[in-house]
Amino acid sequence: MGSQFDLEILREKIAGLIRDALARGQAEGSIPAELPEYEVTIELPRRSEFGDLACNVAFRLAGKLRMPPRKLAEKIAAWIELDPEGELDRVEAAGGGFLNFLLKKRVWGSVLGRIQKERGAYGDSSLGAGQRVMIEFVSANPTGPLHVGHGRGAAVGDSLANLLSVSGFQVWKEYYINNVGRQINLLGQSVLARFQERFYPGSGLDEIINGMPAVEFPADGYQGSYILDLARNLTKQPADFWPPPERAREEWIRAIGVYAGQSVLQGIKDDLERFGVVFDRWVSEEEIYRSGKVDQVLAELEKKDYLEKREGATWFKSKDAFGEEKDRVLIRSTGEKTYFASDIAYHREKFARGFDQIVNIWGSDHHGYIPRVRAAIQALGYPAENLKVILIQFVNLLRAGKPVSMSTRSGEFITLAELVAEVGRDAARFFFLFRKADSHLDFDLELAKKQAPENPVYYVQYAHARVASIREEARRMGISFPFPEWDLGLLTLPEEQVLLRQMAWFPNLVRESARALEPHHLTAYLLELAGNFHRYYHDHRVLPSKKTREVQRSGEGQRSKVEGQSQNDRGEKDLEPEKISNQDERERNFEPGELKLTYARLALCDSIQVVIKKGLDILGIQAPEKM
RNA sequence: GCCCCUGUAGCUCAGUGGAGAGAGCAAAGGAUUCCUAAUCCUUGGGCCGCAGGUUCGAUUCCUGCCAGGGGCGCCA
Repeated sequence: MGSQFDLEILREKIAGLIRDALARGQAEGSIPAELPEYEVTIELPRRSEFGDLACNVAFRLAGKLRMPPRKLAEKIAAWIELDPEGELDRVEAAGGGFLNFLLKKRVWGSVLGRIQKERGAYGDSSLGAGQRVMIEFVSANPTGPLHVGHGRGAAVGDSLANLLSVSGFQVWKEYYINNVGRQINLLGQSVLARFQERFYPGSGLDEIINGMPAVEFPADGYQGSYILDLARNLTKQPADFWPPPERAREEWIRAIGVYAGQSVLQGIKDDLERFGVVFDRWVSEEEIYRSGKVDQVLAELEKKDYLEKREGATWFKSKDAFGEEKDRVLIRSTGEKTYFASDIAYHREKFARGFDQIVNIWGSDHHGYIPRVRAAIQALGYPAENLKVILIQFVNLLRAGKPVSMSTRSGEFITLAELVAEVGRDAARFFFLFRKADSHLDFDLELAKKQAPENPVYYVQYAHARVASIREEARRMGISFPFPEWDLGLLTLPEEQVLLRQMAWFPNLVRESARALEPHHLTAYLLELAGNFHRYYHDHRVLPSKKTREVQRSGEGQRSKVEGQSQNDRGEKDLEPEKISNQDERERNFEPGELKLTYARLALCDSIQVVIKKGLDILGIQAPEKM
């Protein structure tokens, strides 16, 4: 099985070798005793001809040492002392001055030992060192159903939470409900007006309706058909739901608004659950107010002299104190507090609860809002750099090449629920995570819906299912885990080496994606891994072929025929039919060398499946055993 | 006017301070006696928006310009 493989340790080891080599050069006087600051980074070269790992340190130092990079690289290569027992086979200077390292044949294969041992934990890291991170995302106002843009935020936030979670962070997910203020009143007014328009006669509620103040549909009211549903559902409310007739119009609107908001919120919760997104806490603006935290935070800002009364309103002095564009209103001249005021209270609560990092996922239309929130956080004495904001760019929804309009107000929008119903949860999530969050996304409904090869999500899922199928077929043949042994030295095909290298890189990819808060790197990685696997599968057999077995049983001329069969399998030709020690029943049916190769390749395929599953898990996409 | 995002193949987009710049789609043609053809192979296709700068080296970093999208409220 070989020793545990860890690419990070290996990279460190190589960097150390290079530093030692430079020290040796200094000792023999070939390079100055005083070296400028330099960094040694070990990378996976793009092309396999350039070795297994590469270093560009010669380029970095060449200028300072007044030496051509290539020449310096050659010197460093000569100074490097390789441990004959270690993983490295040789090092050479290449190109304009690269140091290319070649590993011994078996080294990449040993990554399978690690994957098989760690299984679902492969890719996990302790990057976060237990730091607590809060991710606040979606947080759509409960004034209408979630639309496609919210879906993108949900997919990004949820997979980012998974990504950070496997990277050693303690993650907490929150949805902030803006259920105070004008929008909710507008919702209430819209619903109540529709109710009066449609359900006045014969709804059995004549007495209540007679007692209710007349409400006209607002000019900027909500137009969607869900408003009609909400109005219709009012007829099912019990008598004590309705405010007493003599109460003011505002109270009626507020009561209906609260009802409608709760109802819409329930719909949002259901949609998100169907989308596979679960929050640790739903916190409402109304709660923040009720707890007194808004007044508290305003008092604190007042005490620190960050507030100013002017033109009848109370302002946060963000311009002079924090170089913001202008001061911002916290309390309107009407006495109402702004959204910003309660948001400051909410953000203070986030820090006060002890989160080390706070991530907000907002629509890109909020970008102008970020500086003032940072300013407020600073004003309260918290480190603003611990707040990271990911902006989600707009989703451009296309159907048959034509853009689909998405405006909550006009009522012509595609909801997240409709999207999931049409293309499925997995395809929707994959497409949302296909691109950088802050780049515009074209979402082609027709493509996402297609259960066809040009649809990338099925391509990746199929690779996973295909391995399951191979394993099932192997089981039918009597070959199943655990294997008596597997000789990873047999995985010598270039295609196999590529797959092994790619899987060895996976933990690094996960860690870097977590560091950058960018889950979209995983989709590209999975597509590439799946592609390499599909090609490998197509060109090479994993399981013993029937033909071989027939030849084996017939007992004549098998060698030449078997070798002829595997002509394009360079690895197989090298196989010696050596005896293997295990006395397993199944081995009577197969030629021993072939069985060993099958074990190795099954381990490879199984590991590919483990990695694909892990990647899909992080993205929140299912990994089917059968398709 | 100021701010954010984007500009890479016909289309949609990855990617990288380094070694002939990648994928999918689209177009054309091909591949299955045995592990799923939801797969694979072949073929074309590129001033990496433009111009400077930093660098041994820029598609990548910086500046300016051009183009597209978005934001600049006592809305949320």
